[in-house]
Amino acid sequence: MKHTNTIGEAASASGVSAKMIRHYEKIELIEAAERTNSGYRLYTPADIHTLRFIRRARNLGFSVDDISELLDLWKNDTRTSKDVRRVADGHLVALRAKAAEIHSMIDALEQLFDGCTNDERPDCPILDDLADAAKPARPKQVGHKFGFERVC
Amino acid sequence: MKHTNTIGEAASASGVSAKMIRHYEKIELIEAAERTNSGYRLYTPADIHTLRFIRRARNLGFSVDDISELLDLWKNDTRTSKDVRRVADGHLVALRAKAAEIHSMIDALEQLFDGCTNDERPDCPILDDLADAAKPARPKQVGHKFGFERVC
DNA sequence: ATAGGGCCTCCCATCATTGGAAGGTCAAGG
DNA sequence: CCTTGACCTTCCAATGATGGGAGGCCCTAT
Repeated sequence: MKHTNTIGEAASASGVSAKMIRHYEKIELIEAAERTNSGYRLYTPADIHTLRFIRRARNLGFSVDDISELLDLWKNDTRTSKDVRRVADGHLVALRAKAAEIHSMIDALEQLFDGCTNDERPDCPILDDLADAAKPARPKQVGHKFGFERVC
Repeated sequence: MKHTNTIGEAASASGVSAKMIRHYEKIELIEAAERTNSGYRLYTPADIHTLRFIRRARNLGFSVDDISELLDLWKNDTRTSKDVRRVADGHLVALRAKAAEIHSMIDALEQLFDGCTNDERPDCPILDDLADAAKPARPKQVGHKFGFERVC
């Protein structure tokens, strides 16, 4: 008797929802699970280990494509540290780019907030700026990747 | 004779693609444009101003729902600065949360990189960690049977 | 035997954006 | 007048990861 688990058990053991396990099977990130006579999917501890691998990689923000590659490397005896580095490094570069993008949004928004009264008056530099970024209300300069020179 | 422009002109003047202008009309973010006899959309300078507003807000990462609200406030004489602040503040909170999330991914990934040799060897703490996060993270000081410091 | 809960498949929605296909319209030049 | 090419129209689909729900089967406990 194999030690097998239902999809619900695999889900709670791995942290991957049953929905997503079926999804990962459909997109062929994981192999199709064995089935009972009645069609229920069965998962071995090794399968659950793989699912946990996937969930951890997702937590680090890896895309499914990246994870597919990482899984291949994980199970490939001839892999090299370099191979893994390449995948992880590409992701790190993307993460840092995303972080920079978000920070420039935050910076621009914070600048707008500086001039905002936050009261009952209708005047609002935030709207003014969105309506016309060229209008010089406050000569506070901010370098911005989106080309906003004048920010609130 | 009104000063009107085709959708292509409005697109290049506003920075919003023609595709997206039609899309914004369909989802009712903007009002349906006037049409020529032959069905071409026509845009006034005011329309283009609105489109630029939208593009700037998108550049700051506002969702379409947020922008819809901001547009209403922009055109609403009875708005208060507070109203705008509420929308912008909510977005800022979300941006900061996203930034924190990404930074925790970056930190975790950088930690894994510390132990990675980036060479031809198959050992890799990145994969090890994904496979089992409970395993002692970076056993740098553990002796290797070949005398190598077991890194990556 | 019946109720409940878990499982199955299939479809749809998100969010903003892009792409393509198939066809109509317009201006300029031969 | 007719072709050409740029522009416009609508509709449909896909992206990526995930969730929700409907309708139906399976298994176990009462």
